[in-house]
Amino acid sequence: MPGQRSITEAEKLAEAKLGGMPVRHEQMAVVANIYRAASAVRQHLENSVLREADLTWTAFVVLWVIWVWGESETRHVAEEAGISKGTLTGVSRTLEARHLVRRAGHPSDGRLVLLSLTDEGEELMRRVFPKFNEEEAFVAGQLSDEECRSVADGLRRVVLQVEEHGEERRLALLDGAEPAPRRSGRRPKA
Amino acid sequence: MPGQRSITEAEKLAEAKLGGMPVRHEQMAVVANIYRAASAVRQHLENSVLREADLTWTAFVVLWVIWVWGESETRHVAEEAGISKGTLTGVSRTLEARHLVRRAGHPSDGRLVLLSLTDEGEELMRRVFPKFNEEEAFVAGQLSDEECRSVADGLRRVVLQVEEHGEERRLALLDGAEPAPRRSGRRPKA
DNA sequence: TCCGTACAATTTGGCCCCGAACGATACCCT
DNA sequence: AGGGTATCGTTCGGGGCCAAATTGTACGGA
Repeated sequence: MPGQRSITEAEKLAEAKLGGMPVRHEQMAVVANIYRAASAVRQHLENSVLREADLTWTAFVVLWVIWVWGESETRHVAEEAGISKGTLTGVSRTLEARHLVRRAGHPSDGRLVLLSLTDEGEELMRRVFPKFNEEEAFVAGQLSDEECRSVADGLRRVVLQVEEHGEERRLALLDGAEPAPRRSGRRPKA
Repeated sequence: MPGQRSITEAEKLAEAKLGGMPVRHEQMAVVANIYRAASAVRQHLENSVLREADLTWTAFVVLWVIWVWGESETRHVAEEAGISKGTLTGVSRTLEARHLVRRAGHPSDGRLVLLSLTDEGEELMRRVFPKFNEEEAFVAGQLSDEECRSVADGLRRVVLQVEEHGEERRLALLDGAEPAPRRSGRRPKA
C-alpha cells in the first residue's frame, strides 16, 4: 500500500535502538497503538461528556453495563466492565450514594448482591449515552464504517487470544516455578 | 465479508436496549474493543513478564521511553509515556530508589530535570524487553503481520484524530460555558 | 447435625492517575 | 535593573485498580 502513513518518530527511534535485535515489529506496534488509543479515547471522553455528567470513565462503564443487561449480580458486572470485584465494590458504593444505582440482596442466595439502576440512573443514561456515542463517533472519525468493523474485529481477536490462551501461556512461562509476588498490593501472609 | 465473526453477546444486548435509538454501532464497537484489548493486553503482560521483573506496566513504559530516547527531560518522558507530569514524578522516584534511573539537573536551565537509565537499568531492559516483545507477539498471535499493520494503522488514525482535533472539539462542545470541575482530584481554589 | 469445601462480596495495602495549586527559574520588555 | 509572564517539576487531594486476606452464606456428605 503506497499511500500508507510513515511510521511515527517514536517507532523509528525504537527501531534504531533495537538495531541488531530480532524484534516482532508489527506486533510491537499493534500493542503500543492499542494502549495509546485507549488512553487518548478515555481522556477525550472523560474531559468532555463524562466531565459534565460528573462521572469517571469506570463509573460510566459500570452504569452502562447495568443499563444494558438490567439487574445483575456484581460478579457479572465486574466481569463485563473489565474491573475486579474489589474495585466494583467501591465504585458501586459511590454510585449508590449518588442514587444512580440500587443494591439488593439476592432473594434465595444470601451471598449474592444484585445491582440495578434507579429511575434517576436510567434517566441519566438516556441523557448521557447519546452524547457519549457521538464522541465515540468523533474519535473514530478518520475511519470508515468498514474500517471500524475491521479494526474492531482485529481487536476482538486479540481479546479472545488472551482470554482463551492467556492463563495457559502464563503457566507455561513459569515452567513450574511459583509466580513472583505482585509489586503493588497486599502481600501474601505466608 | 461472509466469514466474519458474529458480534458478541454484549453487543447484541446493547443493540436490543437501544432499539429505537439511532446509534453509531461501528464506532461504538471500535471504542469498546480498544478498551477491552488494552486491559487484556496490560493484564497479561503485568502477570507474566513484568511480574517476574517486579515492574508495573507504567514503570516499564517509562523505562522503555528513556531507554529508546536516551537521557530526556521529564516532560518529554511523560508525554511519550502517556502519563501526566505529576504521575511521572512518583514513578521516577520509585525507579530512582531502585537504582534503575538517574535524575540530573539540566546544566543551563535550572527548571529542567533529566532522566537517564543507570547501567543496572540498561541491563534490565536488555534482559526484559525481548520477553516483553515475545508476549506482544503472543497477544497478537491471531493476526497476520499484514493484519497487525492494518489494525495499528487504524488505531494511529484514532490517536491522531484526538491529538489534532480533540481540544478544539471539546471547546466546541462547551460552547462558551466554563468547563465543569473534574469529579476527582484537587478542587479549584476559587 | 455438624464439618469441610466452595464460592460470594468486602476489606485492605500498595501503587497509579489526573489536574489544580504551588514554588522556583527563565526570559522578555521597558 | 526589575517586573510581568511563561514554563518547569513537585505537591496534594480524590479516586481507581488489583489481588490477597477476610468474612459470611450455601450445601453435600458423614
